[in-house]
Formats: sequence, C-alpha cells, structure tokens
Amino acid sequence: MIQEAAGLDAPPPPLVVAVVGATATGKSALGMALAELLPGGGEIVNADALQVYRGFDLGTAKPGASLRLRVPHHLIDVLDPHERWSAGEFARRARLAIAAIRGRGRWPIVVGGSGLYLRALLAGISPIPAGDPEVRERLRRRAAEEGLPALAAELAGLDPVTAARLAPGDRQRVLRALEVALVSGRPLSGWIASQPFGTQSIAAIRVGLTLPRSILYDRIAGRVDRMVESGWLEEVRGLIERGLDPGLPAFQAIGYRQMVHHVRGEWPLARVVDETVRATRRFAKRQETWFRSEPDVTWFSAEDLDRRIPLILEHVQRALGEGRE
RNA sequence: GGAGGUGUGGCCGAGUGGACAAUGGCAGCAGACUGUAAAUCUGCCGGGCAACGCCCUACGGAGGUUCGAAUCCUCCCGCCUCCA
Repeated sequence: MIQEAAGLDAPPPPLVVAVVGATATGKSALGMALAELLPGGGEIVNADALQVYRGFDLGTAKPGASLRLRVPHHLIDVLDPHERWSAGEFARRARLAIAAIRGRGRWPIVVGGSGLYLRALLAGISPIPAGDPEVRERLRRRAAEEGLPALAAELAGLDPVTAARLAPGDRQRVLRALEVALVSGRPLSGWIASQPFGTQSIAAIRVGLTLPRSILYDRIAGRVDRMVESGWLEEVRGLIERGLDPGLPAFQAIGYRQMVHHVRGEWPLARVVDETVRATRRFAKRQETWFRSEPDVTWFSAEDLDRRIPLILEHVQRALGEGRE
C-alpha cells in the first residue's frame, strides 16, 4: 500500500505484537502463549477498557494471578473504580509500557478488545486537551432539561463539521464535541484535523482471532455461566458493600450493571445471566465490525486454538524477524 | 356440562371494516465510531422481482357478509379463567 509506494522509506519494523478480536475468542490465551514462546520472551500490555479496574475481576475475565506471575501484565489493575480512563490516557501509558518492555529486550504484546484504544495506541490520537468535569456535568443537565436537539443545534454553531458528521441522537458524542469546543475554545474537528489518526503510528504485527457467530455466542453463554459459578455474584456484592456507587465508570462493564440489579434484589439471577449474555453478544458483534475494517490484521480461526498456536507463532515470528534485520 | 376470555410475523405485544406486510419491544443481521468505547449511535428485518413500483404469501382453520376484513358473522380447533 502507501508504504510500498514510498519505496525510499522501508516499512518500519514491527515493534509490537497486537492481538485483537471479539471477546471470548481466546485473545488472552494467545497473548500468554506468544509471550512465553517468542524468543526473548514477551510481556502483555492490556488494551481492555475495564480490566484496568481493581476489584473487577471475574466479570471482566481478567487474567488470574498465576498467569500474571508467569508473564508480566501491564495496565491491569491500575485504577480504582471511581477513576476515569480513556483512549488517550491508555495510549499514553501503553507507549510508556511498550518502551519499558523493549528496554528489557522483550516483546510487547498488546492484547485487547477495545478497538478505539488499539487505534489510539497504534495510530495515534489527536492531542485534545483534557475535558472539564464541571462543564460535562452542566451539559448533561442541560441535555436533560432542554433536550438533546437544542444542544445539537448549539454544536452546529460551534463546530459545524462535527455536527454534520454525528447522528443527532448520538448523545454521548454530541455532548463530548460540545465539551471540547467549550473548554478548549477550538472545535473538535479542528483538533482532529491538526493530528488525525495515523500520524503517530507504531509498527505492529496484528493478529486477529475469529469464530463463527454461533460458536462465539455459545462460548459467551458458557463463559457467563462459569463466571457465576466461580463467585462473581459475591465479588459484585462485595463491591457494593464497600459502598461503591453503581454509577461509577467501572460499573459500565457488561455484567456488572446487570448484577447490581440482583444484588439489590430486583432481578433473579437467571435474568442477570440472560441479559449479560445478550449484551456480551451485541458487544462481540460490534468488536467484529470494528476489527473487520482495521487494516493489516491477519486473521486466524480461534477454533481449537491450542493446536493453531504454532502456526500463529510462526507467522508472528516471521514478521518480527523481518523487522529485526 | 355452563359462562366468559383468548389465538397476530422467530418471541413478546399493539391494532377492532379501507391510509396494514400490519405501531412498539426483544432476538437476528449490517454499519458508524478521535479521550465514558464492555460506551454511544444508525440502518435492515415475510418472500420474490426487470424493485422509489409491482406480484405472491400472511393475523389459529374453514366458510360467509362487504366494492374492501387481522378487524363483522357462522362453524370448527387450541389455550386460559370462573361456575359445576
């Protein structure tokens, strides 16, 4: 593609391995295998938006202590549930982690299902200044009182480019764009224009795991059942008893929101399981859509993953080897 | 046995003479995505086609009334409730 056309500039050697794909396809397992099998060894950089939260373990399918003992994991358990995480913050810290890992002569293996996070890390993200919680809160209140259309109209005045791009019903993005324009004095579209995706790219060898929908859906159901069996309810109950507000960012995690209803006695457990499975399926579908359009991913079937690992390893090694010369 | 109710698209559930291939929700499928992203949002969703329009099939079944029925009538079948 473009890189080849340039000719003079050889494509930069891959510096990191990225494992992508929908939830429950086995990304973590593959990441572990690569970390242990690649010559020189590797360390995992978690690119998952919810596994960063301490105390949210079972429901986020967080790698357990024994795995983390075998292979260092980064950006897991780095936040308290009330702290706010973001794609930009992730990209910044992941770059630090990657540099440190490479400094140790090991391979950074980025594993995660949050598409935007991966893109922010590997392709760069516009350096938009931090938002303002107060402004955000005010906007949220106005949206409730005046209605979203009023705010969308205001955005059309401040940032017509973004306003035209967004669906008028996209509450979250309309509010965010307004917040950026209001706080920074510059429209979001302006920030993006000055540094779009792709201007800070990190060379990565990307492997994707995929499964036929029906198998994936079965796996999701099985996984949710296992979460419950392994004491997930107790975990959530503990979080609530600690006094954590279910409105916190960490409770955005699929399953936690649902489980809170059961802890409060509003839903039977069966409904929690049901709705969690359903929400996870929709999530998996969205991930597939995202990664499908992600460039340069080499896809592997996640069926019988153990048996395919040698093949994937070989593929990754070849790409990294080329980069080493 | 008597009285009443009910049967709608994969599911739930509106619709009670034309504007109905049938509101809405769920499930499903497709897509978008620049700092909440496991979030947020959009589109499709009986079938067929030379397809901005046409045809076929369809509101438990069979008949009937009507220019016209998911909607009214008759009979039949299933389910539910109450009385016995």
